[in-house]
Parts: sequence; structure tokens; C-alpha cells
Amino acid sequence: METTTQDRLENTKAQMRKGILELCVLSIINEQEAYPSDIIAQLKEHQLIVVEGTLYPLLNRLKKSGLLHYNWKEPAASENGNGRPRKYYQLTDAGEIFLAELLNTWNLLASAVYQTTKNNNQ
Amino acid sequence: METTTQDRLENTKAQMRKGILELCVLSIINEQEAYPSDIIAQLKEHQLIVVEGTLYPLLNRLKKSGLLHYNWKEPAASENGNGRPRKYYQLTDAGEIFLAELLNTWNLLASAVYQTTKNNNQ
DNA sequence: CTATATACCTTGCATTGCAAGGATACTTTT
DNA sequence: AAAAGTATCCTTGCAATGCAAGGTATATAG
Repeated sequence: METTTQDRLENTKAQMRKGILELCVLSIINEQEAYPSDIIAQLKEHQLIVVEGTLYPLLNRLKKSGLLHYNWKEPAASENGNGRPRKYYQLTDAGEIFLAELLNTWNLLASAVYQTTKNNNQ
Repeated sequence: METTTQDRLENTKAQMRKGILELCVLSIINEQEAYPSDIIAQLKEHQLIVVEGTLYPLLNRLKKSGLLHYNWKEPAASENGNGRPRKYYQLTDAGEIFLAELLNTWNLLASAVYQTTKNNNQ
């Protein structure tokens, strides 16, 4: 089986998102509690296309690690749509610390990439 | 088996580097042909710690996709050290196009992360 | 009562970073 | 000449995770 350049590009794009999604999801929840479909919509606004099969396991991992917790809530009556309860996720105290560390890691990494690529990236 | 916050942080850090390494390695080679130990040293200068078990398969993947090629060369006589030949890697034409696309992808991704986290990252 | 929409979730695959280990050839030391 | 050191090359197996694909449950609309 051959690997085309186009395949590799798609593949690498996908790989680049690993770990970054976790940062973005935590950031979104930290601003305001949110439920999964809501989180997907907010990511999409920033051109980050994520599907359910990615997000649900991610939220479960973070919850198991004690960085998130959730409350069931009915959707607000003002919203059209059905009345199914939603899992609204929030950061725990540990989650807030974790997010801060993750942001720090991201900043260091982005700086490293900038240094490495600056001669090509113009 | 429990997952501690510290475990998760190390893990996420590792995940964040996926895909990014490929970009940095291609950038380094694009500036000047390089052999593996050399590439590892240059990455380390920018705080990106990479080991051989990571780099060799990565170079092979890129070569199989036609983005890199290499020439055996004797080390320069001016260098102290032994005379074992080295694989000096260079970008192919397809590799240069690929690198440009990867840089574009990175810039879009970094922008998305900035937009998503800007309220927390201060 | 059926259809649609929205919410929840799981399974299996492919990819990749890394730890660990190994092979080969040249140089230096004894 | 033999032994030790060093620099280069490489492979194997594990764990983590994005995603395609599929499944379940409840509420509203027709």
C-alpha cells in the first residue's frame, strides 16, 4: 500500500491536533460550563472540526482524572429543541491547575516551533 | 489502575508534540541537509527532546512518502570523531511543497488555539 | 403511532512517540 | 593485537488517541 503526499498531509493534520484538543476543550469549559454538542459547536467556530467519537472519550478521560465534573440540567425553556437533560461540564480545582500548566506547555511548544521554522515561515 | 494528574500532564505534553515534530524536522532539514544525530541536537537547542526511536521511523515515513531523500557522506575531516559515513537528508521538491502546506496548517491551528484560549492565557 | 431531532455512548482501526535493545564500523587505550 | 569506547545506523512492542461507524434513549412533531 502506497502513501501519497495528500494522505500524509491529512494524516499529519490529524496528528497535530492531538493534545491540542484537550487544551481547547478545557479552555472552553473554563469560560463557561458547557455540554458536549455545545463544545463541538464552539470548536467549529474556531475552525476546529471535532466529532462525537472524539469528544466523548476525551471528556471521560478528563473526568476519570478528576479534572472535570458535570451536572445534569434541563435545557433552558427559552431554547427551542427538546427537553432532554444535558451533561454540563465544569472544571474542578485540579482541572484549573491542570489547564494553567497545559497553557504553559503550549506556549513553550509554540515558541519552539516558531524558533525552528522562522526561516521558512515567511 | 488510576490516572493521576501528573500522569495526564506528561501524557498530554507527549501528545501535543505529535505532528509538530514532523514540521520541525522538515524545517531543520530544509535549512541545511542534516543527519539524524545532528537533527536531534538541533531540536534539543529549541527544547524539543527527541530520541532515536522516534526520529528514525519518522525519517523513514517521510522518505517512503517521497518527501525526503538522503546521500551517504563521510564526515568532514575538520570534525574530530570517527569516520563512519552518515545519512545526510534533504527535502525533495515534493517535500518543499509539503513543508509549505504544513506551515500553513500549523499557522491556522495556532490561531485557533489562540482564539480558544485567549481569555485564559494571560 | 411513526418520524425526526437531539442527546448520550461504544467499538475497532490506524497512527505515532517512546523505552528498550541491537548491529556495525571506526578510534583510542592497554 | 586485543579490549574498550564511541558514533552511527536500525527494529520491536506498548500505550495513547483521533475518527469512522454504529448503537441507545427521550422528547417533540406530524
